[in-house]
Amino acid sequence: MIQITLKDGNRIQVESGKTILDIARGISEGLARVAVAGEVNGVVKDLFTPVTEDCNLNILTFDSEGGRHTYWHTASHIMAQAVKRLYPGVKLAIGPAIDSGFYYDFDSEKPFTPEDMQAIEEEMRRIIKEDLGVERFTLPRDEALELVKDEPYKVELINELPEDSEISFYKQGEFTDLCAGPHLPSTGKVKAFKLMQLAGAYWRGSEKNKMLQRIYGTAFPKKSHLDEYLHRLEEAKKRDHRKLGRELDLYDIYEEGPGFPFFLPKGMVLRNFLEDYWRREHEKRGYQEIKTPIMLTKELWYRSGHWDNYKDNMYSVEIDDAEFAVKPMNCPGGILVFKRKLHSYRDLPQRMGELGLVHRHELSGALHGLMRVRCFTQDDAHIFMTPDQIKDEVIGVIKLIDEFYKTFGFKHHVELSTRPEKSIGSDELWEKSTTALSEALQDQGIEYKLNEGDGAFYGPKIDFHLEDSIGRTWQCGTIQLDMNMPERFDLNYIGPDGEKHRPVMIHRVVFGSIERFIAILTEHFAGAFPVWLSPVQAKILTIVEKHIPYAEEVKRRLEEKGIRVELDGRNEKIGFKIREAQLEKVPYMLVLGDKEAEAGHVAVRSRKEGDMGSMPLDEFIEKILSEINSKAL
RNA sequence: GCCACCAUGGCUCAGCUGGUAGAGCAGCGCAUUCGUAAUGCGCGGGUCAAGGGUUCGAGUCCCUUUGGUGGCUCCA
Repeated sequence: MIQITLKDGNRIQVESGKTILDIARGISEGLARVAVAGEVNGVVKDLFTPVTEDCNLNILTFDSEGGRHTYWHTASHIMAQAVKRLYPGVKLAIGPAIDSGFYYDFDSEKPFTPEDMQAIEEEMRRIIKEDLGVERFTLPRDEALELVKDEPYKVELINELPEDSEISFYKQGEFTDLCAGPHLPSTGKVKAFKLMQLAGAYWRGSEKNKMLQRIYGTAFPKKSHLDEYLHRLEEAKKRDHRKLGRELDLYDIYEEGPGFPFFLPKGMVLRNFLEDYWRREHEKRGYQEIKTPIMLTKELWYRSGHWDNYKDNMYSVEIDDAEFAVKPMNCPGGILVFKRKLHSYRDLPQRMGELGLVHRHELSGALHGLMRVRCFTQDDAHIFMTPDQIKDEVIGVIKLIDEFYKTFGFKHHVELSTRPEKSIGSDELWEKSTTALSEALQDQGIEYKLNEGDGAFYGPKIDFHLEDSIGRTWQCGTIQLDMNMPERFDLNYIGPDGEKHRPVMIHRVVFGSIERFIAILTEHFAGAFPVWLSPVQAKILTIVEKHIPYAEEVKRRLEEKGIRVELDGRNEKIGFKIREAQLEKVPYMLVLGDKEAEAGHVAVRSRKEGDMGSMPLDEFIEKILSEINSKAL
């Protein structure tokens, strides 16, 4: 007998050699039915794994991440099996579970068509119906290689496994795949699934390799869960900033400027208030503001290292006989400003902000609404400082970013990126900079993900990622520590010893790109922005024409207080005007008729809560102003 | 840039196996003066993304280009 400690701390005795599924059944039939995998001492295992020694055991269902991944992984194998049955010549690459389902990469002579997808789905249904048992086995390397000799990608994978690693396979019916597992005990366990999309993907994610065909899918234990998931995706699409931006007349992108967005009057209101907020908050924190040119000579970009490391993304032009490049970053301009004068250590840190418009030639396939564009405004700042000021300055920026995101109610996650292949500077400087950043993060008790080799070419960085409506994350804020540019541009300051010293610089953005931030903002609020940012904060709706004079009076009173207000005095029914204002997502509608005109009242309707009844105009003004001033969400 | 898919009036979309463009919303006009999510009637609007080809005939088939969508790569 062995002793099993369950998740709730209970201990049970079972016969050695019982499988996880057996143990689950011993606990309850219901649990056994929904069990998809087991976590033994923290490692996710197949349900059919025999347990032979004392351990902690957690029975996983689809509701846990480990359970879901097991479920999806098996779904992915079922898909691969279906593809193999229908197209025996297709070679298999890899097929993991991901956050929202699974995919499998195939190397196929002929690209898959939507009709093929249907055929694959049908075959998958058949495999599920066959309810094939899944078995796991391991092989020594030479036998493993022999088994997969017709699958070149699998051969490559096996050859790259470390010497001592166990090479495991999973077999269901006639289909066997190299796989670490775990898996469901049989194909019949997969209930509702759907193949979602077809995409190209490079083998091992490198554009130097062959492009494979990737099929994405998802699966759920119940049809209703799948339907719910698909419904959620539909709902999320309604919040797409590209759709809302056009509908609400905020911004748009035309064919005439791929990747170059236009901001419309209402979008500009939003944008200007964001920038005002930004300026005020930066001023409070000792930042100065500058504006540097969009184009500078190529010489400068050679010196900064941008030309060598970033030229694929840069636009350049010839003016007279000189060559210029359009700035893809603001730093060289900022550096020239710093260099204008000799600096004392007493003047440091120097924090210099710039809302700088940069242009980057992004690959056409990468463009995505306002999220990924070819020109955008960075809410940039460069901080020049002494080495012993690094930590405080980095922490200051972390706090600033945190406060900004809180203002909008955004949740975010943090990543630390280290030295990339293409980069400048010595290992020592990189080491020092990277350590400084991770220390600042630890000091603030911030959890972060390490992103090896993903830093800027001049230094490591801390990135802040925000989510869009369908859960994709986008980098917004970033803090980059740079000891290289000061070297290249021979920046210096005079220390207390009267000697020249090399300053360190931080490149940082809070919004990241104003455009991208506005896109996230649009999706986050589904276009219903907080009052302080709403392009129109209140809309006055008259019942009939004779109320227009009072309406104009109300409008003037609101405008005097700086409230952005519109008047709808059209000869339309009130229901119609309300409907329009609601669709425009105006926070407050003021309905004005006889009663209001006589009493000097306004009948307030909020887009969130509906009819709020009549109140004196002054009371409404007070209410909306307090919401605006507190930046209420 | 690569892979797949898509492109019809301002917007959302019909248009079967090729036979000379259709709806709703929006817009405009007229009537209606009406209290919390669509008043009625009428009118105008499309070289079917662009270019080329097949055909007696192409929105529908083929090729090229442009733009978009979802991925891959890359990135704020």
